[in-house]
Amino acid sequence: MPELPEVETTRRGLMPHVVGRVIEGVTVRAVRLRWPVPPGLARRLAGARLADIERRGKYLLFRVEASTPGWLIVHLGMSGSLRMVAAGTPAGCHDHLDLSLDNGHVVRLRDPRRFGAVLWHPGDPARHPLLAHLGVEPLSESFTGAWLYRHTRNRSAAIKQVLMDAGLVVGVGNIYANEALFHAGIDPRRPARRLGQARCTRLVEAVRATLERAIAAGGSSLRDFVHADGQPGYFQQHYAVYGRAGEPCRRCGGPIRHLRQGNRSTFFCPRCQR
DNA sequence: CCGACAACCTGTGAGC
DNA sequence: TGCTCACAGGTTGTCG
Repeated sequence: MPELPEVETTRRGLMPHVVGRVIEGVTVRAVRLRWPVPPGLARRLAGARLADIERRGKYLLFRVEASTPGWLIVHLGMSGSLRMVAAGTPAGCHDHLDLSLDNGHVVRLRDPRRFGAVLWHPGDPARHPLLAHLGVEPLSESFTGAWLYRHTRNRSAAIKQVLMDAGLVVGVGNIYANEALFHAGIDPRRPARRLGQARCTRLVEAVRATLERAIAAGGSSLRDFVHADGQPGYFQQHYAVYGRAGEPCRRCGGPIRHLRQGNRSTFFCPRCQR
């Protein structure tokens, strides 16, 4: 279930076990992900040192120190997870990639739907074609009400779909778009350009608060990140509207409505969201 | 430039 | 119990 909070939670969970470690072995069981795992990746990574893990949107960026340094770019797609397991833990049928570290632990990628990606980039990852056109980070200071207002004046599409446009702002997937719009009291169908300054500010604050709350909740489960059968460090949360069609709104008690926008499920309270 | 939509792939749960 | 169908957290690429 990787949206920004899950990716960030994964990053924080991996950091203490991964940063500074040397990769002793690489196992690639499935080459066919969203794009093929680059041939020669295993050879390139073997013996290299993982110097840092950064995040851009929903991409995890592993800085690799080796004779030819570069960045290992990982995207978890719809169903991907990264977790730490002990060396020797048998791989399941959707465990596509292992990085065996010099501390007896293994970074294991599982991705049943294989919408995820594992890529290599020799230079500045911000210049990678997949990352070059990404929008603003929602937890950064540049994401403000004034900024959102300015960048939505020519957008006639529904605010929910605009909010999920990674070229504008990254990391806000279907769940948190639904949740943030509820907390901001905004109808997800409203054309983006019809939002005034004040509502843009409310929405920006709701997005930030929703994401930060989810990260904090995930962070509390990070202690058990290294476990043979451990969960990847995040868990089902308590949603205000997502997945609650027909159930009572937690604020007004009215029924939560379900509809489809751009082939994605939208949940909202018609009474609280205008 | 903007927006709508199909495509990628597998698992799961509802309904019959 | 077993089958079929709709749908699921994301993103790219194509077309109008």
